[in-house]
Amino acid sequence: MCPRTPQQVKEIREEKRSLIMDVALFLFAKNGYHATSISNIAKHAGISKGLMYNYFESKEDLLSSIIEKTVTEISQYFDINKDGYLTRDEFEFFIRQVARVLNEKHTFFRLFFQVLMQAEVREHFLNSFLGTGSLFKSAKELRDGYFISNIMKMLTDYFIRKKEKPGPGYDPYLDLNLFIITLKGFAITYIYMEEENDEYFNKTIDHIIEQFK
Amino acid sequence: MCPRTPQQVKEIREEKRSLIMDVALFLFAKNGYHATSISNIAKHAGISKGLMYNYFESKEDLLSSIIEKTVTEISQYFDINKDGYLTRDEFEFFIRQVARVLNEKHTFFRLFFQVLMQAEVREHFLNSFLGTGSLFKSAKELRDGYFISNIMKMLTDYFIRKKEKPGPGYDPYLDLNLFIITLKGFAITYIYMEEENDEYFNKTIDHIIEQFK
Amino acid sequence: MCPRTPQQVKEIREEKRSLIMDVALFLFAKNGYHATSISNIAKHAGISKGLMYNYFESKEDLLSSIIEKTVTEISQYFDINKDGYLTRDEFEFFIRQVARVLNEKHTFFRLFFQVLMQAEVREHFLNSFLGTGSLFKSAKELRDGYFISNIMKMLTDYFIRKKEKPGPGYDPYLDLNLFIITLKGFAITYIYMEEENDEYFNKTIDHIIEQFK
Amino acid sequence: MCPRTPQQVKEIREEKRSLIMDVALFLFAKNGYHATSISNIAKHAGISKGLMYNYFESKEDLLSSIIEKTVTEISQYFDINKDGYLTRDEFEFFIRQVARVLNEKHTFFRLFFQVLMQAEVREHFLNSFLGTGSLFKSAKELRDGYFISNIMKMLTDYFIRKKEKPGPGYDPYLDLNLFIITLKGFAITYIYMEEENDEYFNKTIDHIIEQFK
DNA sequence: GATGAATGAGTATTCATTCAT
DNA sequence: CATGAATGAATACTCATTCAT
Repeated sequence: MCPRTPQQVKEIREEKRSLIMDVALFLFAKNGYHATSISNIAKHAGISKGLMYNYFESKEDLLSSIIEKTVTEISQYFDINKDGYLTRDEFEFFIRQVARVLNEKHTFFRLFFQVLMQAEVREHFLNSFLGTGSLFKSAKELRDGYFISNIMKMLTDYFIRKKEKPGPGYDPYLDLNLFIITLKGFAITYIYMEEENDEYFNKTIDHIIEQFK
Repeated sequence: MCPRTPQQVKEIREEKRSLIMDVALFLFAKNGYHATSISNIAKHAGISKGLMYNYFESKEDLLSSIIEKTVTEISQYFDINKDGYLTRDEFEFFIRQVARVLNEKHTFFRLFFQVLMQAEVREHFLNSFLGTGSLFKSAKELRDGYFISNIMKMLTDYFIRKKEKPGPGYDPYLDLNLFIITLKGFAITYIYMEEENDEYFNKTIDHIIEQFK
Repeated sequence: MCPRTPQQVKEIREEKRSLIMDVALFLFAKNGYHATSISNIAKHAGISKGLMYNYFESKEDLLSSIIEKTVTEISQYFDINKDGYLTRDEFEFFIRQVARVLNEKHTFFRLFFQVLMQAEVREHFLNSFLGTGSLFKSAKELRDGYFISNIMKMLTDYFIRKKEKPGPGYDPYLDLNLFIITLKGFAITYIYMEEENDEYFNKTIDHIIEQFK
Repeated sequence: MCPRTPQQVKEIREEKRSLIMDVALFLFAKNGYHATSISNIAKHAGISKGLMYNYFESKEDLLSSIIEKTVTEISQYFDINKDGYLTRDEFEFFIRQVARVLNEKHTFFRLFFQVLMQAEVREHFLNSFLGTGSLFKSAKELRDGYFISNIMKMLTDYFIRKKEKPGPGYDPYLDLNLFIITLKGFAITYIYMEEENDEYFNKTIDHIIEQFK
C-alpha cells in the first residue's frame, strides 16, 4: 500500500551496492578485470545484469568505486594527521599496520596491483595523487590520493632524520628506496599466499623492522 | 624463381614467427593481453590475420610461446648447469645478472607480472614448475620450469652455507625469504621505471649485494 | 486532513495526466520518440516511473494520448460543424487558422510529422481516418479522424465551386491538390523555424490566400 | 591455394557494401532509423551482424554512408557547374529533374526527411552546408553540401532577374520562398505516394512550372 | 495514489577463429 | 604460403515494464 520510506530505500541500496562490490572485487581479483564479465558478476551476486546499472554507471565505475571505497577504508589504518612526525615506535607501528592491512585486504590488493600494472591506469592513478586525475573524481578520492603522498613525506622525513647516525657515505634516499622496495616485495609475496598465516610472515616483518628502524 | 630449400623455408618461418612474437609482446605489455586484438597484432606485423593462425594455434598459444621463448632466453643468463654450487662471487654475479635481465627484458616482465596475477594462470604456471602444468606443454618448457626450481635450490644451498657466520638464532630460510622479497620488490619497481637509467638503480643493486652476500 | 472528494481526485488526476503529456511532448519533439526514455519523462515531470503507468498503459499509449488530445484541441480551431459550406471569407479564415495553429502548436507538429513518417504508423493513422485503425481506439479519436476528412470534403466543395471562373481546361481537383501541397510545404517549413516570427511568415500566408481564394 | 586477387576482393567488398546499404536504406525508410536494428539489417541482407562492422564502423556510419552516396548520385542530376546561370528552359528542366529524382529515389527521401527532422541532426547537416559539419566529413561530402547552396544561389539569381517583369510591390525573395515551400510540399506528398504514377503527379509539375517560370 | 528496486529482452559492437580462394 | 571475408558467441549497456511495499 505505502511506498517504502526513504530510510528503507537507502538501506536496501547501501546493502546491495556493497554486495555487488564484494562479489565484483572477488571476481576481479581472481580472474582479472577484463576477464570478468558483468554477466558473471550479476550471476554470482544473484541479481540481474540490469540492476548492476542501477547502482553503478558502468563497469569502470564499479571498479573505481571499489578502489575508492577500499582506499578510504585503508587510509584509516594509518592515522597520520596528528603531527606528521614519525617516532621510532610509530615507524614500527606503521610497518605492522602495513602487514595487517595486506593480510586483511589481500583480495583487494591482488586487484590493485593488477590495475596499477596497466600503463594507462597507472598514469590516471598517479595523476590522482597529484590532484589532476580523472579516474577518481570526487574530492574525497583526491584527499585519499594525497594521503599516500603524505605518507611518503612522513617516511622521507623519518629517513632523513636517521641520517645523523651512520657514517659519511650514508644516503637517506637510498635507504628509503630500499625500504619501499622491500615493502613492495613483501606485499606482492604475501597477498598471493594461500595459507592465511605463513610461518615466515611475522618473522619477516620483524626482520624488516629491525633492518630499517 | 628458384624454389627455396627446406632450410630456407624453415628460416623464413622462424623469422616470421619471431616477428609476430616481438610485435605481440610489445602490444601485450603496452595495452594488456585482453585489450590487444589479433587484428591489431597482424596489422602491426604486416601480415594477415589468417597467417597468424598458421604460426600459432590460438591467441593463448601465442602468449605462452612468447613466455616460453623468453624464459628460455633468460635462462641462458644464468648458466647454472656446471656444478650447482654458488661461490660468493658467483652470487654477486647472479644478482647483477638479475638486474641486467630486468633492464633488457623489462617489456617482457611487464607482461609476465601481469599474467602471473591471474589466479588461474598462476596455478598453471606454478604447476609447470613442478612438471604438471598444461599451459606450457612441451618438454622444453618443463625443463625451463625446472630451471627456476634449480635456481631456488642453488640459492637455498647458498644461504644454508652462510649459516655458520651469524649468531645462534640465525635462520637461513628467513634470510633467503627476505632476499627473494627484496629481489621481487626491486623487479616490480624498475620494470616500470620510465627513464632507462634511474640514478638509484645501480646503487640499490650494490646495496642488495652487500646486504645478502 | 479532509479526504478529497471524488471530484477533487479526478481533477488532480487530470492535471497530472496533463503535466506528463506536456513534458513528454516537449521531450519527444526535441529528442525524438525513441531517444526519449520513460525515466527521463518521469524525472522531468517530477514523478516516479511507476506512476507513469498509473496514467498511461505504455509508452505508445502516452504517445497516442498526446496526439489524440492535441488533435482534438486543434479541431476546435476549425469549427466546421455548422453547415459544411465554406464562403470565401471563411476560406481565408481557414488558412489564417492553419497558420495560427502551426505557430501555437509547432512543438506538437514537430512530433506529429516525425511520427507520420513511420510507414507502419502512417497506416494506422490513415486507417483511423477511415474508422479501422487500432492505434487510436476510442470513439472520440475516430470522430477526430473524420474531422480531417470533413475538412477535406469542405475544401473539395470549395474548389469545385470555384470551377466556374477559369477557362475550359480548369480542374478543381488539381487546384485542390496544389493547395494542399502548398500548405504542407508551408507547415514543414515554419514549424522548424527558430525565430518565432519570421519576416516572411505573414507575407507568405497573404500570398497563399491570394493565390487560392 | 591462391588468395583472391586484390581486384576480386575489391569487387566483393563493393558489392556487399552496396547490398548492405540498399537493405538498410529500405528498412530505415520503412521503420525509421532507431526502430531498425543492426540484427534486422543483417538478417534481411543474409549476412552476420559481425560482417556489417567489417564494412561500416557503426550504425551511424552506415546511415551517413547511405546519405553521402545518394546525395552524390543525386547531385549528378543537376549539372550546375557550367555557368551558374539559369535560363527559363533550364529552370523548367530543373523542376522536372526534381520531380524525376523524387520519383526515382523516393525511398531515400523518406529516410532523408526523417533524419532532417531530428533537431540535432538538422544542425549537423545544415552546418555541413557551410563546411563545418562533423556528420559528413570527407571533402567530397562538403562539396556536396556546397552543391545545395550553389543551387540555392542559382535559384535566387533566377528569381531576382524575374523581378523586372511585375509591378512595384514585387519581392523576388518572397516568390523564391513560395517556390521552395511548394517544392517541399510536392516532395513530401509524392515520396509517400504508394502508386508509382499518380494521376496528378505530372499535372502538378506542369502547374508549378507555369506558376514560377 | 505513489515509489523505485528489480527484471529481462533487446541493442550496438567486438573479436578470436575458420575457410574458400 | 597467404589472404581477408565471414561467422557467431560474447560483451557492456539500455530501457519499457512489473510489483512489493
